[in-house]
Amino acid sequence: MAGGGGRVIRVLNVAEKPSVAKAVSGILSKNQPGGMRVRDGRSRYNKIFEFNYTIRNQPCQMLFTSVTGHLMELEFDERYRKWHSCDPLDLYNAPVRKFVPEDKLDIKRTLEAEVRSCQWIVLWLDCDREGENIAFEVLDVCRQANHNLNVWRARFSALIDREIHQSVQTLVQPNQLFSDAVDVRQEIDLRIGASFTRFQTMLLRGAFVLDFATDDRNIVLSYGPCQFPTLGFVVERYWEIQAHEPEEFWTINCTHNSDEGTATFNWMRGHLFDYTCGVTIYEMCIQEPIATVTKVKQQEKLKYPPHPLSTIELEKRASRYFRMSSEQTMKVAEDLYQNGFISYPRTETDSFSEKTDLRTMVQEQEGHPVWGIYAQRLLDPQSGLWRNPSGGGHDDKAHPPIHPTKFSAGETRWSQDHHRVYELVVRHFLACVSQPAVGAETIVEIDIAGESFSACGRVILAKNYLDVYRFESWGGSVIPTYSFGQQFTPTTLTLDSGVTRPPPLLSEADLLGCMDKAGIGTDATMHDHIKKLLDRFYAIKDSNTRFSPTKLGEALVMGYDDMGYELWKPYLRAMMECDMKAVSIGTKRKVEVLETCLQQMKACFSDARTNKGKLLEAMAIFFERSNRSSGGEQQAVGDVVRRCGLCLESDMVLRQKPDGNFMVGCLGYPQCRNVVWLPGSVSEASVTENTCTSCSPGPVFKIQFKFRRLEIPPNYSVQHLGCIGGCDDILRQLVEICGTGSRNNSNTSGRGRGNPTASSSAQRGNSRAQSSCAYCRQTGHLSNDCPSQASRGRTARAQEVDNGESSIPCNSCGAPCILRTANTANNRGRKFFSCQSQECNFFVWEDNLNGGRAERANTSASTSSGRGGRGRGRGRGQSGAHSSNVSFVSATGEPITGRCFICGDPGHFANVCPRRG
DNA sequence: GCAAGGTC
Repeated sequence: MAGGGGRVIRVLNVAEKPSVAKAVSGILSKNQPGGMRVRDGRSRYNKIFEFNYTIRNQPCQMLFTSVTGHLMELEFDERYRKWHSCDPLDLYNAPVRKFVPEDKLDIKRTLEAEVRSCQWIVLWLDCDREGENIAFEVLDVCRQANHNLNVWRARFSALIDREIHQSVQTLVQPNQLFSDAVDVRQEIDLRIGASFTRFQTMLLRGAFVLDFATDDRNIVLSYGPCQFPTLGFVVERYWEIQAHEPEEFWTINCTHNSDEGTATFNWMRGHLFDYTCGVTIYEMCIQEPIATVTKVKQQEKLKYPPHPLSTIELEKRASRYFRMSSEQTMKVAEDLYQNGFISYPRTETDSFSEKTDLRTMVQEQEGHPVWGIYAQRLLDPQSGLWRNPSGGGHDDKAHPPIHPTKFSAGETRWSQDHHRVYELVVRHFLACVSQPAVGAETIVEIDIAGESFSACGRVILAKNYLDVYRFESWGGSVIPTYSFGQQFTPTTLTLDSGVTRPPPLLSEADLLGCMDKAGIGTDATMHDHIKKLLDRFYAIKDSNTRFSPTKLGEALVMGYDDMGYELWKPYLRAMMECDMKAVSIGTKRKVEVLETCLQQMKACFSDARTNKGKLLEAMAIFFERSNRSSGGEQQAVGDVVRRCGLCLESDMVLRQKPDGNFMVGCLGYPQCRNVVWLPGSVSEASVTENTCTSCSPGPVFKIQFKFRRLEIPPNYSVQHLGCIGGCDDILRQLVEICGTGSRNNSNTSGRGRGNPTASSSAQRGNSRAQSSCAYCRQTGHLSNDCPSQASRGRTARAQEVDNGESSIPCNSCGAPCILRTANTANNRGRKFFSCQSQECNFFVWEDNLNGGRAERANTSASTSSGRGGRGRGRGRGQSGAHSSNVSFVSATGEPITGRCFICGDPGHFANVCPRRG
C-alpha cells in the first residue's frame, strides 16, 4: 500500500462528525513528535487537527477534519420543485440531482481547500451503509478539487486505541455497493414521499374543513415510507381496541390460610367462556373440596440485569420510567453527550467490546452521594457483585453502548430531565456490570376433585443489581410450607366471573418496539417519525403517554385501507430494506432495483389516484365538506398542452370544470392565472400527440374537439383538431359564436349562443352557479337545504325491507325514488326514498325532506333533462354501479359502496359498527 | 410546502 520511508506525504482524513475526528486524532497523535495542533476550518463546528503519523513506514503529515453527517441532499430539478409545476405522477421520472446545500457549503470549501495540498485521503466515516454513502459524497467533492488523490477507507469498530491503530494500518477501498444501496433508498423515499404528499395534500386540504388547524390552507398532509407505517401501528391498535367485544369468562379460585400465611391457588385451566361448563366443574369441586398436594417444586430463580444501553432502549426506558418523549430524551442525551457526560447517544450497540475498561468507568462514579457506595461495592472483590456484562447481540460497529464518560453529581445548569437521563445512563451501566438478583421460588400444585390448581411463592435472596437499578422491581410473596401428599380444606373456593379486556393503546415504548421490529427508521430517526405524527396532526399522545390516531390520521389510513393498499403497513419499507441489502451485497444492481421499485410505486400511485374516492369517502366520515372551491388535486390533473407562456414555470393543462366546460389552465394557479377558455359547445376534448407547427414557444399539443351539433352553426364540423396557441381561426370563431364557460363572459355568451334550449347553457350562468348547492352541486337549492345532507356524517344507513307505494323524482337522475322502510339497528322503521335506477344510488331519509320536497321535486324535474350524460361523468361512474353491498350516499351525493372494516358486514360502516362500542 | 438519513 504505502511506499517505504523517504518523502513525507500529506493525508486528509475525514470523519462523519467532529467528535470522531477529535477522538481519532487524539489516539493517533499520542506519543507522536510534535503532538497535535488544532486550527479552525471555514465551518465553526468542524475543526482541523494536525499531527504526524506513520502508515506502513510512510511518514505522513495528517490533517484530520470532519463533516456533519450527509454532505449532500437529493432533490428534484428546479423545474419540478414547485408543487404545481407538474403532475405528481411525473415525480417518478423527473430528473433528480445531488447537491451540497447552503448550510454545508462551508464544510465543502474546507474540504476543497485542504485536499488540494494532499496526496492521500482517508475516509473515517461510520462503518454502516449511510457512512459509506457519505464517504462517496466527500470523495465527490474532494476529487473535483484534486484529481490525483490516492483514496483509502478506514474501517473501525470502536474508538479505542488498538482498533484505531490497526485500522489505519490496514486501510481498504470504499465500498461502492454499500453506497449504492443508500442512493436507492434516497431516491425512492424522495419520489414516493413527494408524490403522495403533494397528491393527498392537494386532494384533501381544501375539500374538507380541517377543524384542528387554525389555518388549514397551510397544512401539509405528508406521506412517507416511515411515518405512515408508524401511523399504521397506532391506528391498527386503536381499531383493535374498538373492535374488541368484551366476553364474559369463568374461573375457579382457591385460597388457603394457615399459621404461616395465605396461599392463593390459580386454576390451571385458566378460565372458561362456557358458564355451564364452569358451574359443572365448580360443583364437582364443592362436593369434594379436600385438596391434596401433588407437587412441591423449589428452585433458584435469577433475574438478570438489562443489556448495555442502546438508543432505542434508552428511549423506551426514559418513556417508561419518566414519561419522557423519545424526542425529548434524545435532545437531552445529545446535550449530555456534547458536554462530555455520556457517550455517543445514537447507537444500536448493546454489548461492550472486551477491551473496554469498564472498571475505570465504575471507579469514576465512586464519589457520587447516592450510588457512589454501590460503585465502591462493585469494585470490591469481596462483595462478589461484579459480573462481566452480557451482550444483546447488536453491534453497529461504530459506537459503544451508551455509558457515562464523566462523573457528575449534578450540574447547576441541568434541567430535571438532564438529571433523569444521566441517572438512567449511570444506573443502567452499573446494573449491567452487576450480578443478577437471586430468588428462591416455590411452586405448589394441588388437586381438588380432579382439577389442578397451583400457587407460587418467591423469596428474594440477593437483590444485587436491583439495589442500584431502582427502576425495576421483583415482586415476591411468601406462601406457607407444603409437603407432597399433604391434604387440607381450602379456606375459600369460589367461581368468579370476569370479562376480557381490549389491549391498551400503544405507549411510546410499544411504538418504538413495533418500529424496531419492523425495521421502520433507524435508532437516530425513530423519535423523529413519532414526533412527525404529532406535528402533522395524525396522532395525539394522551396524559398517560399513549398514542391514539386523530380523525385525520384514522381517515387517511382508512382511505388507503379501503383502496386495498397496504401503504400504511410496514411491508413496503421491509421490501425496500430487503432490496437495499441485495444491492449492498451485489446480488441486485442499483439501477434494476430502482427501476422495478419505482415502476411498481408509480403504478400504485396512479391506481391510488384513480381510487381517490376512497380517501374522500373516508375523510367525509370525519370531516365536514368545505365550501371552498377546492379539490385542487382533482382539478390539477390534466394532460399537458404546452408550457405556460406567462409564468414560464408551469405547464398548461386541459381540464374539465365541474360545470362541464373545458379550459386550458396553468398549473401554477393561483400564482399564475393564465387560462385559455374554450367554446361552451365542446362536449369532448382530449390532448393529442400532434404539435402545432406555427405556434411558439413550442411544443403546443393539438386538442381533438367534439362539439355539440345543436350548439354550433351548421357549416362547422362536429370534429375538430384544434390548437390553442392562437393560430386556430375556427376555435376563435366558435368562442365568439358560442361563448365560453368562463364566469366573466357567461352572460354575454349566453346571449350569443342563440340556442336557449341547450341544456348546458342553463347551468353555466353566473347567477345560477351561485345558487347551486355546495355539496351535491345541483341547482335549485343551497347546501343548508341539500337533501343529500341527510346522510352526511354517515348516520343514515338503511337496508330496504319493503316496497313502498310513494315515490318522488330522483334528485340525481330523475328516475322515480321509491319510499322504503329501514331495517337497521339504528334506524329500524325509518322511511327513506331510494332511486329505482340501476345506474343511480340516490338515497334520502323521508323525515329530512320536510317542506323542501316540492321544491326538490321541481328542481329534479327541471334539471333532470339538462344533466344528461355529462352530469353523470363527474365521478359518478366509478362507484355508481349497483353491487351486492348495500349502498349509501356520501356528502357529495355520490353513492358509496363498501363494508365495515371492523366486522366485515356490508350493511354499515365502521363508524356505526355495533362492535365499536 | 413534500421523504428519510446523517448531525450541529
